[in-house]
Amino acid sequence: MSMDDPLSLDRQLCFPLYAAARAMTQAYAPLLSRLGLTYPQYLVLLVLWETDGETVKGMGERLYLDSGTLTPLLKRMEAQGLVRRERSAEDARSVRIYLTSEGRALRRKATSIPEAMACKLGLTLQEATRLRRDIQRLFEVLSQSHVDSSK
Amino acid sequence: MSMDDPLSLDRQLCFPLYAAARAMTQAYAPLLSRLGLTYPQYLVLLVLWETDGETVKGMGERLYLDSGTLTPLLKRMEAQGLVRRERSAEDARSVRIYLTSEGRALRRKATSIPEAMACKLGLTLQEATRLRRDIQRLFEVLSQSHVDSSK
DNA sequence: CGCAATTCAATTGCGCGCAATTGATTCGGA
DNA sequence: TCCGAATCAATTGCGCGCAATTGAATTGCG
Repeated sequence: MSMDDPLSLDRQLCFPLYAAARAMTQAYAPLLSRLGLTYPQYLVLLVLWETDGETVKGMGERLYLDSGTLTPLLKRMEAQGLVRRERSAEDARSVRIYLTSEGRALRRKATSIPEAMACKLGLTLQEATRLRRDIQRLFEVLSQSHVDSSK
Repeated sequence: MSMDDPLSLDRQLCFPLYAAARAMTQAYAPLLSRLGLTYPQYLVLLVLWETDGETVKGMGERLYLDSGTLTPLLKRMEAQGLVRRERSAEDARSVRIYLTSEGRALRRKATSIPEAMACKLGLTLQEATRLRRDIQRLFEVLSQSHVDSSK
């Protein structure tokens, strides 16, 4: 049970990552609740504001989420009037997600969020950039490791 | 919609953190499923292996989780025979969590996990240490920001 | 063309996370 | 001592995440 025990909570890399990710979501919550959004819903909008008409599959590849998560989430956003879900004409297996005018309008209200968060974090631009790069690198290593390498 | 748009997904610090945390959980999953554990259950055991008889409140302060999360989680672990939940004698409001012999025995099987993860990550010790420190710092900033500072 | 394999989204089931509330217990000031 | 405030775990309700399955549509191989 010594402090340099590999099973000590304080020595884990995983735990700060886990805690920080949840704290990040909570830091966004008050900003997003004003727009009636949850954090994953905000991520969906970030994608659609860049690529309107994205498919569910494409959305999943961008956000690393599957249809089991996205389908009900998108249905809730559709019920809120933010998006429209439409079977693709070219390929009836896929479903495309389109912003409604309300969903597009929300973008203007969201423009203040990044700077509000930057302020909360109190990191310099280069600190934030370096940290993002480091975490991205960590993610890339991790996202390799849990794929079935056979076949 | 340019690449230096503050609302571009690629410019967010939050998203890699969110994705990396989930990828980390998934990287642990195959190692933990052999022990019949989920990732948060593993964290609970890390605490108990250090401090057997911890209260629910204390557990929550260590893991930054509340009773709404911990109570059902601990009940599942009790049903698995890993822990015992017991109203405290000194203060009947609180509940103490004790390892069963099975819960203690699981520690031996878990000793290989940290090195298995270190291998998966492929980071040097100092890279991992620095990243952990950076993320901890990020967490500390974040955990301040969402507390009600009034009163 | 014909049909098996593949690709999609949707569904099911379950375990978190967390806000909000409830109810029991303890604390602390008058 | 009494009683209101505070503390604690449990509960309720809801939105993720994700593994596994289902069913429809498409692809591609013979």
